[in-house]
Amino acid sequence: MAKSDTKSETVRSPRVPKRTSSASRPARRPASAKTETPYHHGALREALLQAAERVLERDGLAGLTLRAVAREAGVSHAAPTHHFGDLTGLVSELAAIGFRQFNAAMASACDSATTPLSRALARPKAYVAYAQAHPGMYGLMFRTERLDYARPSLHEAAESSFAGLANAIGAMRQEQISGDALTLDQGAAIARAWSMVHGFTMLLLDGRLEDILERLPAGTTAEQLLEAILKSTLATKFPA
Amino acid sequence: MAKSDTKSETVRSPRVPKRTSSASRPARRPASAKTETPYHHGALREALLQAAERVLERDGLAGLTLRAVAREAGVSHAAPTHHFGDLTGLVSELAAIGFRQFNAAMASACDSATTPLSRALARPKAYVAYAQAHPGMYGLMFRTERLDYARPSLHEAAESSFAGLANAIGAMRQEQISGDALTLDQGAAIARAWSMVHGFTMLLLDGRLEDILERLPAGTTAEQLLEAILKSTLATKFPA
DNA sequence: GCGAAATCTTTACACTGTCAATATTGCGTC
DNA sequence: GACGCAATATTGACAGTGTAAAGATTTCGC
Repeated sequence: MAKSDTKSETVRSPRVPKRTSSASRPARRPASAKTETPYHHGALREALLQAAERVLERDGLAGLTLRAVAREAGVSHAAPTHHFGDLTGLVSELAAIGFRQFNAAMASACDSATTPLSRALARPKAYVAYAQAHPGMYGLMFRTERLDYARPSLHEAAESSFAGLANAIGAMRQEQISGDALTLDQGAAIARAWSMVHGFTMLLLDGRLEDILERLPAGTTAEQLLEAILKSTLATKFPA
Repeated sequence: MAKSDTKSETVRSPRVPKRTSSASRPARRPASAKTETPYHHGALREALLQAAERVLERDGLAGLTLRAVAREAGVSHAAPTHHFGDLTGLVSELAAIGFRQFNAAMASACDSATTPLSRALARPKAYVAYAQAHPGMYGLMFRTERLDYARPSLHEAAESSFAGLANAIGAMRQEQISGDALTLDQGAAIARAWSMVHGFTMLLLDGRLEDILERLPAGTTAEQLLEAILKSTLATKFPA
């Protein structure tokens, strides 16, 4: 299965045309048999993205390579290049998918909230829950330097995610958050909420909250710790 | 300067002993001339760590490779292996240095605070300031999966950093934080402070706060945004 | 002084991203 | 339907990476 690519040939082949027009390959594909893998995949771009997500969640960020994705999808190692340009392209498109998944999860969580307090808690809890359910994706979205935000799909998905956050903060403050200008108070409220939830998520995924969790009363979960944090933060708004 | 290592030799050399005892090398080193680079470096380990920090801050995390560090230090590409085992080892030792630098900066910042409010603000501000001054180091310490916390130097330095945070929170709550057990309230306070500052720092370094900053009144800096966040958080403790 | 251990270099190999050249197929146009 | 071109996929090559093994050199303990 393509274990070694560079065979270090004895002589540097001087680009001889060879002209092996489908007769040199012994019997790889009997000329348009639908059951065999055709030369043209048909929907390789989507297949590659799905393969990439599988590889990411299975092998982590370090295992997410162009060649690994190509292997997972069963195509040659250079096939992804044609669809995504380079690794940055593939990673950026996958991150855009992650942001859309994430946005959908957040919207769904907000819908199912009833009381004001539960509305205030639903969003951050869903945030952390998404990251725990898709740690690879969350890491791809937030800890990769290799993202190209100039790509429209990624830019739009990330922008939409930010807008959702800003709107939620605005609703909690009972203000209309304008798209153009923010007061320092508004900006601070948004940055504070985002920083706290993002920071908590990163520390949790990195295992750095273990030191705290194991010192808490036995059996305390990360979710309970998060809820305690949120309630202490919201204490002024929702006095017990 | 060792531009290409794998020359793809024509014939696979079958390990012939060759016996070239210092006569085959023409005149590389005239037998113990102190001005020339000696075979034994003497303090290569420290030199490698300093070279690694230079490479990290110059070329970023992606540029921090074993071979790049070796080039920077002027030794062969496999020299670091002997001192650090593998890339994880080098990166972990460098991260330990980062944590010690960081701890020193935090301690210094706390000393120079006078009023209770300034004491409460000094630590997070110094935290963000360190990350901005050493973005490569901070990224190494907090966004690398390739850290081996089993290494005593790294474990100890990171532990000390956490202890400093816990003590600062305890002082603010006017409680004695025990090393063994925490109440849920205490754990939540520590995790909340750490999450917020860490999250703010990561978002800032990643440029994700730009969307907010450019919507704030013209000229607002990240430091001012941070201060607004901190003051709103501390409003209950230090009413204006 | 001498052998052993520590240190550093050399060599090799599997893996990676990326580019160039080639092969194959689909599709619009006659 | 046949032709030609563009899109798609493969093959091959190359520079770079980490890492392991083996050789060269120096230092150190005795």
